[in-house]
Amino acid sequence: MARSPTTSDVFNAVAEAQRRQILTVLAAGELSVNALATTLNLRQPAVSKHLAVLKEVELVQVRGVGQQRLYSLNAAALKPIYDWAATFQTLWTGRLDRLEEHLADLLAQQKGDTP
Amino acid sequence: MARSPTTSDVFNAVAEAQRRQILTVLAAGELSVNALATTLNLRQPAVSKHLAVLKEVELVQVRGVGQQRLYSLNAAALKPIYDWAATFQTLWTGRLDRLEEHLADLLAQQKGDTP
DNA sequence: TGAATATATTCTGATAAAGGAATATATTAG
DNA sequence: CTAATATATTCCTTTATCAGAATATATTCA
Repeated sequence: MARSPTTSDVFNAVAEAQRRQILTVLAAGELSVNALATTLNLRQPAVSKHLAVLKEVELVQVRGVGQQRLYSLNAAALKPIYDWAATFQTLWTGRLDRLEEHLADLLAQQKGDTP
Repeated sequence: MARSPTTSDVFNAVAEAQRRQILTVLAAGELSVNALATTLNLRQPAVSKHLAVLKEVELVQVRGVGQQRLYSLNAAALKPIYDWAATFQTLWTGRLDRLEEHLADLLAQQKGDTP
């Protein structure tokens, strides 16, 4: 098998730095494809392709206005990443008092995972 | 150019689900390669390769004990992911706030509708 | 020393990503 | 209808992944 497709989940979609940049820019408000391209100094086709990936994992949504397509961020789709990383938070903050709770969460989480 | 190597940064390293699972298991404490393999039902060479990737981005560290190699988690290396995702936190909590408001409106509206 | 155990590496094959260039598809303007 | 603008898609090449099998490299023990 090859590497998981970028469209398979949010983690893979966000692995690419340029796509993270796009999301960061979109956090300030919806933008057209060309606006994104000039802002990030990227080629238009490249931006369109990145947006297609982000749209497939529902990190962005489109709204057609005239000949433009305005893309906006769906920040809620990032929550799985935040939640996963937050699971380890107590481990780097050095707060060990919540470690038991943390491990309980991990066990519960792992139960639902694929083997 | 091809896709960025999995070893290029933490985001790419963590994009693979099995590597996330390895980190989750290691959160409970250091483990040998074979212990990880049996726990996650993976082949030993696969685990070794995944660990090599995780080690290159400093998500894990090794300690040699006899013929075993005990891998442990370096949770601090996950902080960049947490920090990046946390940047968007206010956006999705705000969205939820608006959703609650919206639902409240719907409820009020429905209350007025039905006699 | 030699066998056994634990882990790492190498090789192959299939898959797919990303960039560039060119082109296709809307949508609006004149 | 035609031109112009905005965006999407296709083709091609390069590169890198992951899985699997086989093999290589420790390290310990008898």
